[in-house]
Amino acid sequence: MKSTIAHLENCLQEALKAAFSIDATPGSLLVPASNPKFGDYQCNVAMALSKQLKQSPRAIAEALVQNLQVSDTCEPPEIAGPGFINLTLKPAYLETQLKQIQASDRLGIETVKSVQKVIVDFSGPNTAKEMHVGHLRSTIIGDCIARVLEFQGHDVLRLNHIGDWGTQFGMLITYLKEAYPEALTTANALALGDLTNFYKQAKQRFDEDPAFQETARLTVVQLQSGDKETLKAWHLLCEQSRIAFSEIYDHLDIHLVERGESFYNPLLADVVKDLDKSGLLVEDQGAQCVFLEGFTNKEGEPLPLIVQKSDGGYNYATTDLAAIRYRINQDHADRIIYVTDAGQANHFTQVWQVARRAGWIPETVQLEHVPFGFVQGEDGKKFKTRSGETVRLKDLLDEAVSRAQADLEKRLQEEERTESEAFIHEVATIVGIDAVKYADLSQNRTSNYIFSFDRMLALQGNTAPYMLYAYVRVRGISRKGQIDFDNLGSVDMVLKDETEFALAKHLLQLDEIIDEVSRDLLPNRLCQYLFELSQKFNQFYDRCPVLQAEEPLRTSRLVMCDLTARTLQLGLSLLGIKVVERM
RNA sequence: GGGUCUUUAGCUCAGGGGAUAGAGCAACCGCCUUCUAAGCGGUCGGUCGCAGGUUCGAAUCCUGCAAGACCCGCCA
Repeated sequence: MKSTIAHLENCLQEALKAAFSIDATPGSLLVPASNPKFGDYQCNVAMALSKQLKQSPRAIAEALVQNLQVSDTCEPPEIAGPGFINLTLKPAYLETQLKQIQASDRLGIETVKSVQKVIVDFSGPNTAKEMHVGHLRSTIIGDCIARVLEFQGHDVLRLNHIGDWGTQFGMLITYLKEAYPEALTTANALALGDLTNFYKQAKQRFDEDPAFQETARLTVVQLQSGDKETLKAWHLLCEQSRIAFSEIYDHLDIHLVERGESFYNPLLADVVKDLDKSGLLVEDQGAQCVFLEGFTNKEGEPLPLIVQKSDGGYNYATTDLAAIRYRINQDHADRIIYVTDAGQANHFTQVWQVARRAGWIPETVQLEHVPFGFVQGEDGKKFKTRSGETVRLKDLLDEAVSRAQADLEKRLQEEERTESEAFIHEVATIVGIDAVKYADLSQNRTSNYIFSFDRMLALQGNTAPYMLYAYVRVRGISRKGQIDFDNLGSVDMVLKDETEFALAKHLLQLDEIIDEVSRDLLPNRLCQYLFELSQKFNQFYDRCPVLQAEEPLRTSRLVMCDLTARTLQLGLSLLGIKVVERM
């Protein structure tokens, strides 16, 4: 099914060509109307062309309208203000479109014509540390981006670039050798929580004791060169972490392919060698570097990107360079998306610059950093527990669920409803997790994010519970009227009330939104759309009786309900959010 | 010193060249004999950080300034 905006855009292009022999750049002619009273779409080119054509914008608009053939979809176009062309969709067109999406299991949204191999690199926790609130945004945003691209039909590889290699293991293994040697030889000798504590202590030793530092550095080199005993200890630590991570990923319903930094270890030497061959490599103070263009240090001197440290070890720039090469040459990626905090923007710019100068990035490959702001507490400072500790992701999710459960139980009591334990548990789990995800996704990711349980679990406003409730209302109609939405028979759509028109038009815009999200990688646009959909449905629900309506209105309204529910379910599923039938 | 990001209603945020700048929360006023009121309608609330510039048109683009956050040679 062709999207309405694409169709109208075509018509405008032809009109522009017929009237003025102008070829417009695609996608530039038409935008959704800024205000419903201006119709559904507006075209603003007449003003822009005024100078070039030496005619008044209104004259240009009139000539355009005369050549514009949209009578199949729109009411006669109207020219307003200085030269806006306003288009309003015909009811008959809306009714036909609704019937089409009703009959489609993808709600009329086609898969993309040119399938890309897309790598989404997200989550990326560190082995031997518990996942904490700092991993929340990458995990949730990355999953959403992957889901949207998958739905469009792209070939998506979700990579978990785990921090399972490097200096921290030198520290940790060195520390465990002296403090808790069993942990390095026996599986499950320690819980991950203990490891986190050991990690902190190891870090402290590292910062205080130069001798310890030296041993730790040596251990890293041993690890990177494949020393058996060190490697075994490392394997145990990784396995321990893996178990804890997968618990969280299961809880969040997120799937990733693990390919940690260690994966690229055998490829690191070649990165340095090839940089040397291409003449970019410079030795400076014993370290192998590439000096960057456009980056200077405090003294105004060129800044190096270090790819091999003076002790022979490699660092994360080397790993990222190896990863780029592997992803392009072995995975054949067309688009590589990195979902990390905004603080790493510099790092990626630098690494990509070096990769480009080395000639490793074909022009057809798109590298994108998807940055996001930090999670802050309600005081605007870094999000911490009351005792000042980093918040563990597990604790955060558990608290969301238990708060959701308390809300639900309170409401059940107030309404004198009784529900089974299983029901309460299931609803609370889904609502709690949904709330955490939605709160994060609904905000423009570039700014810092103030985390608040109270706000995300609020029963009204732009929250997960509000949207779940809109969905539940439809399911309520289905139960009450014993409606089988899959078998409504032949349907004649009848749009009467203004809330029905508003809802219908909104339902038909899902394709535009998904397109936009896949392009700009801003999940909050989809959240905004779904929130508005819920609002429009609730307005419709308030104004239009469904089950008591006379035919053919009744069936038509049932279709509107069904389409709303399916759109919500699909849209939310692209956010990684589950629905419930009752709540 | 260099770089990135942020600054819009009391609070949390949308909007990233187009018409009179929007939403949610908070506050206040209405609406349940009718599909779950976790809902709907309404009122109140703005010098879009400041100053210039580009444009027919700027919250949006450019330049400067201010405030805040983060990054900048051997952590990732």
